[in-house]
Amino acid sequence: MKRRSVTSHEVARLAGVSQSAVSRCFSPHASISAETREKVLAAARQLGYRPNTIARSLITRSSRTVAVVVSQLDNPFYALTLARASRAFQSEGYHLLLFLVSDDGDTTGVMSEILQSQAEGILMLAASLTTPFAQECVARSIPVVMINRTVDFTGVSQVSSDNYHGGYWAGSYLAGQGHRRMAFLNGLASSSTGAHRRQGFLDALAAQGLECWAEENGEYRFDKAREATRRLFVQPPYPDAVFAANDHMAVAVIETLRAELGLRVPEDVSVIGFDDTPIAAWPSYRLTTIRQPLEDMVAAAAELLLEQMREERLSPVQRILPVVPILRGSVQQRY
Amino acid sequence: MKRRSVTSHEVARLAGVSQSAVSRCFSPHASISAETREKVLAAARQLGYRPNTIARSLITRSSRTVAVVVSQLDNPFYALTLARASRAFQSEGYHLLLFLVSDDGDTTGVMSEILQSQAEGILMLAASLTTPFAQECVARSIPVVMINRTVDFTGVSQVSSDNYHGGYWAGSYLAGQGHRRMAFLNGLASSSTGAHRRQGFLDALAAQGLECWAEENGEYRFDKAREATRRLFVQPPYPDAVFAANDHMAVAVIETLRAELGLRVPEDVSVIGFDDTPIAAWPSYRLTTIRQPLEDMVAAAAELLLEQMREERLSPVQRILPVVPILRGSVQQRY
DNA sequence: ACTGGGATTGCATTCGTATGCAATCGATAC
DNA sequence: GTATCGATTGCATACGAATGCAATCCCAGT
Repeated sequence: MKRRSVTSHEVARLAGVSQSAVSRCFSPHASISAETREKVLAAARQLGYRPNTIARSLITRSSRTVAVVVSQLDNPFYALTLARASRAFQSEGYHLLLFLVSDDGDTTGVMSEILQSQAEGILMLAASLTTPFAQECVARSIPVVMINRTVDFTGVSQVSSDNYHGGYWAGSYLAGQGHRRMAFLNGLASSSTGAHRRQGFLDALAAQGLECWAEENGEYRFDKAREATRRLFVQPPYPDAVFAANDHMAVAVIETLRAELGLRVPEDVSVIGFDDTPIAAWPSYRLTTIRQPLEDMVAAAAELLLEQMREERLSPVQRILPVVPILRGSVQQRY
Repeated sequence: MKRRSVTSHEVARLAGVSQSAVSRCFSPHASISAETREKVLAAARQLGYRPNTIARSLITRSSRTVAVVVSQLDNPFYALTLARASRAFQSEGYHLLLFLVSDDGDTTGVMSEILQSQAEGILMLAASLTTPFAQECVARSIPVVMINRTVDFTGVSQVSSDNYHGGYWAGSYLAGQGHRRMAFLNGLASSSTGAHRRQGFLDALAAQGLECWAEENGEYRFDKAREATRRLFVQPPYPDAVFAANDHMAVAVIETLRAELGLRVPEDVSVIGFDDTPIAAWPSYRLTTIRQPLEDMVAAAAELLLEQMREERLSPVQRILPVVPILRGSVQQRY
């Protein structure tokens, strides 16, 4: 027996005023006398009335909702990002519609749902957007901000850290520390993030006259990264350093080297990660990594999206935030 | 320049049919001829029409939305739970409205927003509900399912694992392995989960004529757990075992013991966790823990909520799923 | 007492879609 | 050719709240 919810009409009748008066009581800037407000609020309390957001959205044509698309929630970096984003939008009075997608693809169904849902903005975390959908968003003037993923289309805003220079730093640092057999453990082939980190890394090595010793793909997943590590270390000569495209995989590398290969980090193999997740700081790993300015990225993305939703900013922007290397103990100099 | 979205009227005009016909094209069981459908779909495609979910919700009085309230997204267990839950509801055509709350409280504002949002169901992950709100949900017949948290009110459904027996197992196991100075590291004081684990643990010890050697609180947070560990180990005689209320804290204990106290796990101190998060299986920890049947819990919660939303089930239920001890290497027998 | 003007208030309409009902269409059966 | 029945279709209305506009109220100023 679904009971009909209390409507403003019922409150109005009980309070002896018009429905408009009730509505005005719940709008911030409406003109209403203290006396009427009292009566209405009393009636509302008595009936347990709450304005119906859906009806309100329909008439005001604003849902005050943003859709968040995220993959890889098992990666602590994105779990944290989501948490931050949630706070940012909640505090601005927006609701978050959450959509999880699998790493690789088929965002079609999801994007279609988002478009129907009347979300006013879309935040993409580590998830890509197909060009047709990006175009459709632009056509409907629904702002989109992508964090840490790129789309080959200029219509959407993008916030990311400086993946290229992060990778470059990793390459020059390892080279400078005397490593000669550096391996790269990439994430998804489809991720622009990984591609940029890789390119920076390779360029840095090339600048030193070095080449990448080996490359594998761990799909940003722990278990895949472990498998990839085994492939990287099938037979000597082993790599003397591994640069993993994120911390999650870097930790997998360390665990695998220690437990299965009997190799020490950093004595036998140096490891560098990317992200600076909380785990990187744990004493067991002391992972040297490249910090993405999580707070700033989320703040920038939220701010951008809010601006665009408020139509203060019309043109999409691409913001690349600087990355900072965090030197801990997972790299050791070679002689 | 927010452009008005395409409406069913416009599609109707272009297709030369009535608005009703358009509507019927997008409703599954409506009666519509193939010919008309063709025309309408063509027009819709041409205009980029998508039914407006908000208007649809208003008229059908069903939002097909469930609100998920979660705290502790930084705990991988809950990140995973959220991911699973998302899949479960997405596949049933429901949208998820995400609300993050801080561990301790002030769910008031959030609950109030949920009630206004016309969500058809509420899923609470590791977050508590105040009794007045529980009552209000019941009064509005909005089903609520709580995972891993309890409210002192019979109106809402609850799914949890058998925390008491999990704790009991930890107690008897440690006692049986010859430990004599067991410490308990609790989570939030306000969490029923922790309370049950604690009670089971204490009862098991009591059954062996033992008492808990020391107790601390780590609020389910990594850094708090580290601090708590230091307090637990200020001076000898040290505890010879620690039972932590979840894996997240158990790992913090291990890290702290190894890095700061120079103690080995399990040789000097045994550690037991709770949850069986992926990290527990990492070679560095090999954490003996108590597995919560994550999949089953989410499945049960989703199923329960769906049943109640479909009004197939009216009375709330309380479901306690069995827990299974996972023996790894973080406990060693004492003599 | 009367007027002016600002503050409230109510009326009526609007948002975009679903749906009961009646009208219409088409085809089959006689 | 006509009656009949089922399948389509359009009309009109409803969902619940916000808001432009006009009506009303109240009080101050003269």
